[in-house]
Amino acid sequence: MDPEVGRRYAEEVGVVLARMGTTPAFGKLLGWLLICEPPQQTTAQLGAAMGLSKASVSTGMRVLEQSGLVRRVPSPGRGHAYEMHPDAFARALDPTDKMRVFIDLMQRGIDLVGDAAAPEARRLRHTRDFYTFMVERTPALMEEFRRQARKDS
Amino acid sequence: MDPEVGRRYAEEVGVVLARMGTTPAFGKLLGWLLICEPPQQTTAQLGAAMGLSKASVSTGMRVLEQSGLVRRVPSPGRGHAYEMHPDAFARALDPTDKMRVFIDLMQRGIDLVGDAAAPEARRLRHTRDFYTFMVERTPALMEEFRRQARKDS
DNA sequence: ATTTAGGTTCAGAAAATTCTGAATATTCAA
DNA sequence: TTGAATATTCAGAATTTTCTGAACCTAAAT
Repeated sequence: MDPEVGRRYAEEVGVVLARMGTTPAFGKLLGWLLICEPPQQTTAQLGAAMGLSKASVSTGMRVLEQSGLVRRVPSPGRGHAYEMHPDAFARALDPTDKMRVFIDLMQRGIDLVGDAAAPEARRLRHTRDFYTFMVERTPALMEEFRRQARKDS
Repeated sequence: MDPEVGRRYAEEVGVVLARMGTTPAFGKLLGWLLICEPPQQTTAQLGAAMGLSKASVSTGMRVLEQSGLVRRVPSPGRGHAYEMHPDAFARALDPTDKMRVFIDLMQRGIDLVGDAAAPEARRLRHTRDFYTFMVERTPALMEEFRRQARKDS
C-alpha cells in the first residue's frame, strides 16, 4: 500500500473522531495505527507519518494508552513502540465507564429530590435504571463476541 | 426543591457532559431538563435558569432535539416548550448510529488494503466485526429493558 | 392586516483548546 | 559513570470553538 494512501486514510479517521469530541491528533494517530505497516510504530515514525511534533505525539499517545486503545510494546532498538491493543475497540467503546459516571450523576439528582419514588424523580430514576441495566448486560455481550471471534479466526 | 440547588445540579451535569465532548450549553440545558419543575420549559425559562442568551438556547435545544434527548411539546400560551424525551437516554446513547459510522470507516480501510483476508487488514476487520456484532445485538437489549421497565412501573 | 411575543440566524467578540519548540528528564549502551 | 538517543513537560502562539447581541423571520391573537 502506498504510504500516502494510508496517511490520507488516517486523516479521514481523524476527522470522524474529532467530530465525536477527540482532539485531531488523537484521531489521526489512531487512524494511522489502524492501517500502518508494520503495526508497531515508534514515536518518531508516528510523528513523521502524520506531521505532528514530538510533543503532540507524546500527549496523544498517552491518552490513547490510557483509553486502552493502544499499548506499548518493546521495540527492537532503543525505547518502545506502540501498536493497537488487540481488543482495542471492545475496550475503548466499552461504555461501562462512562455509564457509571452517568449512574452516579442520576443518583445524586435523586438524592437532591429526596424521595426516589417522587414523580419529580422519574426522569432521573428512569435514566439511572437504564444505564444500570446496560452496565450489567454489556460484559456478557462482549464475552459472547470474543467467543465467536475466536471460533471464526 | 430550591431552584438554586437545581441550577447547581444542572451545572454539574454540564461539566460532566462537556468533558465527554459536548458544548457547555448543551450539557447545562440537559441537566436542567433532568431536574426542573415543571418538566416542560420554554426557551425563556431555560435561558433564565441557566444564564444563557436566547441564541445559545436556540442552538443548544436544536442539537438536543436532533439527538433525540429532548422533544418539543405544545405550550399553553404562545409558542412551544421542551421536555426530556421519555426514552431520552435509551435513544441518545443508542450507540448504533456512531457505530455504523465506524463500520463504514473500517470497511473503507479494508477496501484500501484490497484483500479482506490479508493479515494487514486484521485490525480493521476485527474492529468492523465487533461493531457489527454490537449493532446487531443492541436493539434486543433495549427492548428487553423497556419490557422490564414497563413491568416495574 | 397589524401587532407583538417568540424563534432563528449570523458576524464578530470572548473564551477555551490544541499544538509546538525549547527546556528538562529519563533510559539504555558502552 | 558518561554520553547519546529518546521521551515528557510546559509556557505561550495559533487555531478553533462557543457564545452573544442584533437583525431578521414567523406565526398567533385581535
